[in-house]
Amino acid sequence: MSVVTGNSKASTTSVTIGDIARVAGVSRSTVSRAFSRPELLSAETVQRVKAAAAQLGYVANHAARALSTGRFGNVAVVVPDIANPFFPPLVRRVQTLADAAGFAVFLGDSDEIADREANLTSRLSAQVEGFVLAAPRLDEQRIRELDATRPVVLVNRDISGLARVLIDPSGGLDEAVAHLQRHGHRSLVYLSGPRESWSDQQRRAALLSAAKRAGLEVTIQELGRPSSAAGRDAVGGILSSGATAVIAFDDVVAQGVMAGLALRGIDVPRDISVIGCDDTLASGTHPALTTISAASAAAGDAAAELLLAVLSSGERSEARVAIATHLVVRATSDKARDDIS
Amino acid sequence: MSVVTGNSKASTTSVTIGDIARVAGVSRSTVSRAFSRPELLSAETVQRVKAAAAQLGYVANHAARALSTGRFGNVAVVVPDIANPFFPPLVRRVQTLADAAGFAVFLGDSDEIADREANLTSRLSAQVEGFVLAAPRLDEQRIRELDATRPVVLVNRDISGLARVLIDPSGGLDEAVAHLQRHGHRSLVYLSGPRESWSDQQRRAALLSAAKRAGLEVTIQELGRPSSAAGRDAVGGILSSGATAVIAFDDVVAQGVMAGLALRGIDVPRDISVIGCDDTLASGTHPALTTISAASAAAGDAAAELLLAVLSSGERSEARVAIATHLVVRATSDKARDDIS
DNA sequence: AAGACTAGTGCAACCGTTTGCAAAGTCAAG
DNA sequence: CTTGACTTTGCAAACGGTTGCACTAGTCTT
Repeated sequence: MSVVTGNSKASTTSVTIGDIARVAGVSRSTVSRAFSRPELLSAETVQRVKAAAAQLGYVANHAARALSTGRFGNVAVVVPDIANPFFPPLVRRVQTLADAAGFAVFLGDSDEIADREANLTSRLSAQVEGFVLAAPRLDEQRIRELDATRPVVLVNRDISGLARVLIDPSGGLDEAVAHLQRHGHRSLVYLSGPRESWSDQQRRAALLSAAKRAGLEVTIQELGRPSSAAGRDAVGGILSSGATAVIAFDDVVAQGVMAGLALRGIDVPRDISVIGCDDTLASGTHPALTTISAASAAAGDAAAELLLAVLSSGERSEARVAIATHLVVRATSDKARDDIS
Repeated sequence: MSVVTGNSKASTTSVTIGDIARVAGVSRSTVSRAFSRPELLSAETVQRVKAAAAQLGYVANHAARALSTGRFGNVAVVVPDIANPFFPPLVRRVQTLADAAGFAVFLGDSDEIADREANLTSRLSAQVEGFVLAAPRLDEQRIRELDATRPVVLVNRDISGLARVLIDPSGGLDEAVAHLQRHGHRSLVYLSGPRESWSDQQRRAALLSAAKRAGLEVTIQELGRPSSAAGRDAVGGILSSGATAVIAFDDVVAQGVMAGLALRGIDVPRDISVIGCDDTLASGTHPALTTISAASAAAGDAAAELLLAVLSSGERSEARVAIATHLVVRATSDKARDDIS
């Protein structure tokens, strides 16, 4: 793939196929075909046109092409918060695969706000061929409407009839509950994520079900936006619940909880066990966080492949790709303390 | 800002200003003006056109508009690695400010490779009005060529004549060196980042200068891609250097170093002090990392403002915005051990 | 040697929006 | 009742590509 040539004469005003046609002594159609359908032309002509194009420093005008073909060569990936470490690996994979397939990618950050997400998608839909919506906060109807216009691939949102990639927390949560039970815990707190979050609903349901089977008691404590600060502020409630373990909506929240506990001089895991979700912080927390893995990069791969397949085949997909999770035991989970109040 | 209406009749084939014109009983020019220059029309006409547009679920075709006006309404932000925690806050701010100004944003991830960056920028330049290049790996000439086509704002790259936002590490490194000296360290290792990285060059130079003034010895150890794994693999070299302190190119590398040291049973900070850069991991490492702050979100704000100012005014900027840094002392730095070998 | 193909190229229409220019209408001043 | 200024609207030509169709030369068939 060649790159901007140095000796281009490219002035401020860009060079068009008309310029190339003049230099190469052919018609504009021929120039166009030299790029899009070279097999229709004689090798010699293609050669001559490309030489002229290179000499002039030609770069195709995307807008013109898009207007003519209806194909934009763009896709969009929309996330609730790119600063949440779950998303960058996912976005990175989407970008890489899309780029390899010749697509450029728009990034939208909805700031966890459904209406902002709606604005982003409606504005982007005018110049993209498809969407990857990661953990969308939009209601189902608006997502369906969007999909009616442009193919959508969902990540962590389960809407029948749409293509979707789902990280299934139940495996990891089963393991987590078993792990806690084995260590003598009887009662735990779940710090939930945003209400609109499919992931949170799944995690909540899977946890309640696993806990019920295991005979553990679960208190659900609602958080708004999942952030370190929210986790830190939640410790008061956690402590007053009398639970000996916490499962947090994600690692960032878990890390906030640990910071909050440290501030109060409460030892993890001696006094309380903490388990995160997503495994985004690697072993970088203090102590190293027990967590439930969720390969966001793999989800990005799957989503990108799904979307690209739809775009190249033209056929909608209803694929439902599930990605399994498991518990990664590190240093924040251990035996329950005895003196449960 | 209103959002997709529910009762739209939008079929697969999108509605154009022609459709609106027919419904509203005016010409296409009038429809166009109702949106772009409503002050030229009677209030009543504007009203009627907008009603028709809403009824039909009209969404302007970006490509057509761009082709006609030469303005794309898009900007691009290109980073070496979106999964590196330094960049997401920056990208987020750029996206937010650009969005507020009516621009959509492309994300490019160069994977730390200059040629990939060149490909990204040259392909994106056909559909964006300007670039934010964060820590670009491109050589100066190619950046200047790009800037000749579309306004560029650099982050952490200092090229005269271009608009740029620079995080100046010297303040933080002076403090770090002073801090180490005060704790009895005489010799330290600097784990450098990518050769093409302006940040690395700055950090290296600032560190050497501060160390020289303080009479500390510095060994520079080259890393390739700054990653946790690279940091982990660097501990052999660090230990054999006999230094009592390490300053790493960034927090991710520092975290890798700490993981590597832990594997060998070496205690931080008792046996060796570790200092990171960028303060991207908050206090989430184990032990909490002493680091040099670098407000990447602030850099994103500044870069976005610079670019948007250029785009709205039409006048190129040569602004050079410097952002100061300082040392954040946490738990990984302390007194030098005595038995220096 | 005539007709049927085929390969290679050009013509011209089209994609949806913007915009310079002109036409038509309104109104007040002379 | 002109006339000039102003307001409101439409006409038509861009913008830079793509693509169906037609045309010209060869090349094959028979």
